[in-house]
Amino acid sequence: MQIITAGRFRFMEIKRFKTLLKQNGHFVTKPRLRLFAILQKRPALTLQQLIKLSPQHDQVTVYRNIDLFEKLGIINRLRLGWYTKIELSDVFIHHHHHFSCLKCGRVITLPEDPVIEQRITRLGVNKHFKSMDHQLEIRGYCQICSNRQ
Amino acid sequence: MQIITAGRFRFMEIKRFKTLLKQNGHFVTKPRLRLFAILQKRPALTLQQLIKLSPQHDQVTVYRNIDLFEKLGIINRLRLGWYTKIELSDVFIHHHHHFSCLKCGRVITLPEDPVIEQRITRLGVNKHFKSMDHQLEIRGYCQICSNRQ
DNA sequence: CACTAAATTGCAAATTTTTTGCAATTTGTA
DNA sequence: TACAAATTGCAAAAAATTTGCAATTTAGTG
Repeated sequence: MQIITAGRFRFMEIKRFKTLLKQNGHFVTKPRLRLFAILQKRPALTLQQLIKLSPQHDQVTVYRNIDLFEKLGIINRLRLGWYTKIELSDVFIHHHHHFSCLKCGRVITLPEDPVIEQRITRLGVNKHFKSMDHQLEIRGYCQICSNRQ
Repeated sequence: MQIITAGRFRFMEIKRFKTLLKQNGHFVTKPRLRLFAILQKRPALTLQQLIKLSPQHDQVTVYRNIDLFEKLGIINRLRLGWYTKIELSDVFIHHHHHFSCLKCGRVITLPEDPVIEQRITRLGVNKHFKSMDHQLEIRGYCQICSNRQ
């Protein structure tokens, strides 16, 4: 049996991306497709990195589309280490967690943990709120920074 | 038996705060004490809210001290809902998690969960990194926004 | 309590980031 | 292909953050 992991079938994700835009009354434009492609290739980027990687478009176009992507749940913005970073949401990449180094800011992607997942699912069933997704960040010192003292 | 919760013995926390500053070669100043007092009273604030709550000081003083507090591990900056917010770290307040509403941005503080805590502790023991703390954000829809559909 | 060195603050100004308005262009649909 | 609506790019405005420096405050010390 073959497990279909995110990244293996990117054309499927693009289809989903397009559908999401259309279903909400938005156009599928070149800038949007390019931004999505960049996000698929990179783990987690700052807005400024994303702008530098999109010299074809005006900054404003990046700002507006990232805002739109966030509203549609296509991306998440996370404070990881020292910066706020942008990452595709679980709809497009395999759910995971993060480690960030307090000293150097390095970010490591961690696989999801079944025990935690199950527990969070249970917590999300209550009368105060309805849980849709979640994220976990573990902070500490990476191997390199640990060795350096 | 009485459980000592954060907020009950604030004078103890101020002492710890002062010690942290001094141990790292910084002065205990009026602006720093006021900022710390504001953070003790409020759950999670944006930088701009903090600036508005500190009319006695120049903006710049707030910026610089929040940067310092972050370096010293006194505060954390979290992306909660739509904004990056500032919150005292576990050193000063009882460890907890957050729920944020995708629709209205409301943030609800959740008590820590023993199962999750234990599991994260275990995950943090490995050769790639050394875990110091962590944070969990659950996202979804709050009661009010759920009812409004 | 006064004095000194070093750190911190406040102010002005520079820089960077983000938002806004509008005409020109692109997209979806018939 | 043509039309209506959404989107883009540009210019400019507004907001947020950083920097340099003189004046003030702090932690010691006598």
